[in-house]
Amino acid sequence: MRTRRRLLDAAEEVFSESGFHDASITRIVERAGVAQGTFYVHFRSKQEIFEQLVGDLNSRLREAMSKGAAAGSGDRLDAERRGFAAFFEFAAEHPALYRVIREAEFVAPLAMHRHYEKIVEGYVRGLEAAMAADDVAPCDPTVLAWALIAVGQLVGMRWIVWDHRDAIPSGIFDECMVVVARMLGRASDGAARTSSG
Amino acid sequence: MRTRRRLLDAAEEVFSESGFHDASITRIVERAGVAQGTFYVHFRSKQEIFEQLVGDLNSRLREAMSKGAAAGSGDRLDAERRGFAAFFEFAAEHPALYRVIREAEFVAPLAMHRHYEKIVEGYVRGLEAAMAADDVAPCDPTVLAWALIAVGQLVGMRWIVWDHRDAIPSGIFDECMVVVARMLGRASDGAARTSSG
Amino acid sequence: MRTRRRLLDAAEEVFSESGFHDASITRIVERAGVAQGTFYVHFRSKQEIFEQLVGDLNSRLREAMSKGAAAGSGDRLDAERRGFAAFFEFAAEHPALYRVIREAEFVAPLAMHRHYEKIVEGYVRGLEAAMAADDVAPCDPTVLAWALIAVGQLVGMRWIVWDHRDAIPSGIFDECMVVVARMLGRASDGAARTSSG
Amino acid sequence: MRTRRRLLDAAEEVFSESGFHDASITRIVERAGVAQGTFYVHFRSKQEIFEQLVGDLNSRLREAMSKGAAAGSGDRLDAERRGFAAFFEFAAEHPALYRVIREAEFVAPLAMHRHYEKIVEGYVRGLEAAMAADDVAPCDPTVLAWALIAVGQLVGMRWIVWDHRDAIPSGIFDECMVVVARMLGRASDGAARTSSG
DNA sequence: AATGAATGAGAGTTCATTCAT
DNA sequence: TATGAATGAACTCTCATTCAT
Repeated sequence: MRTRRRLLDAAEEVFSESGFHDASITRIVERAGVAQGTFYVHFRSKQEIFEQLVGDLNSRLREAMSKGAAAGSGDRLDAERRGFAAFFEFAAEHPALYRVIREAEFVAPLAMHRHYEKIVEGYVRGLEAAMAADDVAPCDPTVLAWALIAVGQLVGMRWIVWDHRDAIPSGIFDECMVVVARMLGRASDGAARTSSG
Repeated sequence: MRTRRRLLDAAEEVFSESGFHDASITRIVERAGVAQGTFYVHFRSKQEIFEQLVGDLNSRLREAMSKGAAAGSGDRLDAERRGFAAFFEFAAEHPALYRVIREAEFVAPLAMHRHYEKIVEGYVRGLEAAMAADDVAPCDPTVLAWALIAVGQLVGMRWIVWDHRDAIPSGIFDECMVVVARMLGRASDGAARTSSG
Repeated sequence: MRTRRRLLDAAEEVFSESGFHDASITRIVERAGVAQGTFYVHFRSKQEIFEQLVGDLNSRLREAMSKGAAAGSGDRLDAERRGFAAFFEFAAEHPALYRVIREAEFVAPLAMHRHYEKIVEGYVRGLEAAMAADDVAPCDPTVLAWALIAVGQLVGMRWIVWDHRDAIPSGIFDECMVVVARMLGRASDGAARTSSG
Repeated sequence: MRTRRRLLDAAEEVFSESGFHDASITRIVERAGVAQGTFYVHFRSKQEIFEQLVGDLNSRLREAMSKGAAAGSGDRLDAERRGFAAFFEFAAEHPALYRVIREAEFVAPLAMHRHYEKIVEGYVRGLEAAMAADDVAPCDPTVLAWALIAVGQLVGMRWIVWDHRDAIPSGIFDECMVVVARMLGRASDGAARTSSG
């Protein structure tokens, strides 16, 4: 199983550097220091190792985010803030991997669909609880979950990946949270923050 | 210029069917009914015709959206509703092209960056006017613009491209508008709509 | 005829820069500032313009050399010295063209054969006269002519083209003349020069 | 290693027939009876296999010549005669390969430069020894070495390659040796031979 | 489990040349 | 005479994949 691990690590590097299509198995095995044929002992195809890898990355991302989100009080807005912060941090630390994950939407849409469903499922449960606790204004929690994910993703893409920054500028983060507060139906938080900012 | 047009049309079809990487110039020229070498009379590379095409598609998309948005009263939420509707309509009518545009984020990030900046610029002006008119609660208009775009994009991806639907389900659309209303800082619209729905 | 001249000039530049095979008609017509098709109004093929050009270059080279050779007294060794000097000067001033001429041995061997025959013919007449005048020791003048040409060519190749010098080092030239003196059967000249050098 | 050898042999044939530029990897692999991709398992490019091949040819040529030269007495003129004879023999047996070697001056000048340096180095040592033994009149041995090589090369080109002969006519060879004798500063040998011829 | 030589289809691209205008 | 769009064959090279060892 040592070899398998080395192949996955090498693949992570190569996919990060070049994206799915420009990565080649030749470069992966070179990086892993194994022979060409060895690859096919462990994986059936480039697609397979990619999906495996994206699955791993998604797990790591989810773990990082839920660790962040879990760390605090019961206030939903705070939970979102921590979740977004954790997400942005991951993206900032691994911008290349983040690109790979996003690219997977096109290369392995089914795998990504499953990944999103898993995220949204947890998200929805949290939002429903928060709505029951009057912490979030009632609305369709699934749509709200997708909307929140969307905001995190494009803002991450915009300010981290495209701007090559190593973190979201804190002003942008704050303004992002204003919008998030509004999305939760807590206009007062959003308004207050902005008027005082 | 006839040939150039035919190549662009063929490229649109082929890229739609296969995405950038699995599209081949050979298939484009076959589709266009011209010789292999003719391609290079008009374009320097696959990348070049792709960027050209994505530019065209983006123009069409922007045009479709602004036509939609322009059609009504001065209320910002209505404007957003029309804009989202127009966007979803475009995505639903050309799901494959919509995928191509999104794929361009990875294949031609610079071109897409320019495209987004152009969209955001217009968006920001509209939001600033709406804020001045007390139609939108004050906040950073750039972040809000990106957030709104993000919501539209991922919802479109989720319910149209991945679900292979020919339109956003109207319930989803309504709920999406609830969230959008909140994002504009008009919680009452959002709340009212949901409580009555 | 203006266009034809411009094509030849452009071809001279392009062949000099890239050699025969890597030169392309496309680059020649671009350089000449005329359309692709115009080329074929004046020349039948790349080969044809190349041979034409090499013919011109050979004429220029012969002219430069005979001008040098003619300039002096009746002593054969002096004539050779002037001829070699003129040849090396041409090579040093147009090293790229000199390479083109040499390359023509492989690209257009027939043309070069004719060129060499023309040179050798004149050379032989001169050597025969010098032998008659007891200025050159008797031997087969044709073989001697080829041998002398060979020495000039390879020395030029070695010290000018490969070394990127802008002239033959004068010491080398002198030593070269020692050898040439011997080839003319004037060992005393050669020996004397060396022992005093 | 079997395949590699077959590729080199095939390349030798194809380059001989067509020269570097008109040879194609496609023809080489067809001749070798291997698949297109196999070529790139063993060589990085056409240039690489060519340089490799020219290196081999040069080795063979040097070997043939030194074998010839070594076979006899200590007299330098005899040594030259045997060296020239061996060289002409090689050229006559493999005129196409000889053309390839000469073409390499333009296609792979660096490789040829190294090759010539190696030859000249050995040549110079021999000439110095001969000068010390009063067998060759003193002069710059490097220049003399290049000059002797030059004579062999162009005479070989003239009478074998261009004339498609299968040997240097013996009269020409003898006259060539007259000139060589003179180059060694042994005018008497040269003169004697001619006057008696 | 690991190797690595061999495969062969197919990619993007270049180019000398033609021809209707 | 000059144009320049169109041609299509040929090229080098890459790659995921197979298989005998």
